[in-house]
Amino acid sequence: MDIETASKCLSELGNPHRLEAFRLLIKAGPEGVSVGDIQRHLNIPKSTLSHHISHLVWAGLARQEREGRVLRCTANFELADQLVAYLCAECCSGLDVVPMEEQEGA
Amino acid sequence: MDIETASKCLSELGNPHRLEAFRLLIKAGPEGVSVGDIQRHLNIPKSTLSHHISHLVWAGLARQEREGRVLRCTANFELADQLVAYLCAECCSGLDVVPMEEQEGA
DNA sequence: CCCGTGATTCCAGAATTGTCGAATTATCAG
DNA sequence: CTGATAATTCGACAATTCTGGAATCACGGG
Repeated sequence: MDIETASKCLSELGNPHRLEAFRLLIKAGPEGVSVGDIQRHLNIPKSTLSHHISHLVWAGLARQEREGRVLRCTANFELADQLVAYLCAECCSGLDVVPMEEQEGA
Repeated sequence: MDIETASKCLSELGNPHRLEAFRLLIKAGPEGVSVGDIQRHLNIPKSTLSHHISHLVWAGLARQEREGRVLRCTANFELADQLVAYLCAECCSGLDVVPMEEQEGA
């Protein structure tokens, strides 16, 4: 991952609506979520949401696949992992970044 | 780390100049780097750089400390680590994100 | 074909962000 | 004080991003 790609992804995730939507996609796993489901979670107008999703797709962070009348959105897990790996390598102290339990109590 | 903080940090890092500057600060370690040094690396006008640095400081990702005529900038390693931890927990598949060597060859 | 549902596209205005020269502040040396 | 260097602040403009209503497209059922 180069710095251009990283900053592109980061800037797309740097919007609360998009970050929340992306988080939803990740949590949903490979099954993904429909646009309508995302809309119900974020509670923003459809056109605005569609705009944000297209941003994620443009950055390669998400994919969309039609399934009848429903558009199923899935996260690009590979890219997500690459992005985190990039940040680990280039933009954090390189210490252990895994203590998930510690985070809760912090 | 809450989603608001995360998206704030991500959006600040989502600019190539700022991401590069931040990377520099991280690589420099606790010693930090002067604004002038960053400017020499990024090769952008002083006022533009100053603007970007103040963004990083505002987000809490960097600190500035005067040292005579020089302003020493340092990264906020804690926040950087927390951000990566948040992404690991919330926004990636949760697989191993540590194989630094694999990244090189990819 | 017609209707309802899911979702996008179009459009336009508001808001934010990025850029950088000029002026200014801060500090130190002589 | 004067001059030089480091860096910020100011101000103004260009560019981009965000938002959401209205129109449109896509699909399936009757």
